[in-house]
Amino acid sequence: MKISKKSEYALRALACLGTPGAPEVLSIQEIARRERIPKKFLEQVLLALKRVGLVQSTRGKAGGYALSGDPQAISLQTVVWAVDGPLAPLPCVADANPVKCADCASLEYCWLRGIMLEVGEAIAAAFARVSVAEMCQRAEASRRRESHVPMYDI
Amino acid sequence: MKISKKSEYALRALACLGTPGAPEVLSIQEIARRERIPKKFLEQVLLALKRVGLVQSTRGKAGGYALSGDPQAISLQTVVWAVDGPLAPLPCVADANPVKCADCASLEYCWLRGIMLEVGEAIAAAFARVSVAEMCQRAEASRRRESHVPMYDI
DNA sequence: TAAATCCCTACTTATTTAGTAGACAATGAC
DNA sequence: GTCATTGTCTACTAAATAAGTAGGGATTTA
Repeated sequence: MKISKKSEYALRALACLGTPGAPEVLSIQEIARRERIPKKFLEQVLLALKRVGLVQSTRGKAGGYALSGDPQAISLQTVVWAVDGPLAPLPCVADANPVKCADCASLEYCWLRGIMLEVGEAIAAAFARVSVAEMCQRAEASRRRESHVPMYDI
Repeated sequence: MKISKKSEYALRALACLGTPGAPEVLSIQEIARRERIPKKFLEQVLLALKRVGLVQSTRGKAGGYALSGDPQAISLQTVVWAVDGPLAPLPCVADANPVKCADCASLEYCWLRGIMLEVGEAIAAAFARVSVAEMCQRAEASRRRESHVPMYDI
């Protein structure tokens, strides 16, 4: 029940782009450096985020990525969904083209599916509760705390 | 964010053992046949369930597995935890020996961890809400419905 | 003692995830 | 217009994990 590295990187990248005081537009390279993410891998992640409209990009010199849309209105569910696909505990529970399990008579009559549908909704809700804006705030708060961490705490 | 086949099989096996009217004790072979699970694989799954005390076994001829403990009191969280490990969205959120992410200063100061701790708790809670007993009931209800499904529905 | 069963460890294969490579397209500075 | 710098896209490779298989040992009952 883990999220992928892709999702983790997506979240970090968005937090990076939403850092107060940072430039609106950051290049892949810059984000990769700040978050210590393999650049070419991050490239694909950002592309996925772009496809669903969570970020926008400009090309050429001084190009890069910027947040798109209202960070308050975008939830982590949207982000994770965009890169990892449906937040479903079983393939037959996926919101986009669910795959029937081999041994079940049908999607409608599978009891396990019924249970997992509910669980899946709870998982989605858990991610939905946190907005990108809130994530950025928490990241910022953490940075401030970190900056005066006593040595023996690291 | 999927559960493993192992977990799925574990749930099916428990539902099988909790079927009203079925023998208390079922052999691996019998469970495998009923649920169409590879026998040798199921063997490992049941062993894992036994180790945490969810089932008990008797050896020798006419041996097999039976539920152990009160099905009302056992949640799906316990089951999935037993075979898949912690229900955590990131390795650093695992309840049993959490692994610090490479790029974080420490477990305490990672903002992503803070968020994922909350998400992880919600996921755990979602599984915790369903008991093995309830699962068995739902499976039974589904079996009844399935038995008079009109042909064109399959 | 023989048959049936669970117990345990190791191995193999398949699938998914993570990461890399390289050619291409757009933009801006000169 | 050329060049450096950036994003776009597709394909490939490597590493990790999940799924399944194999086989010998231990225990019980008949």
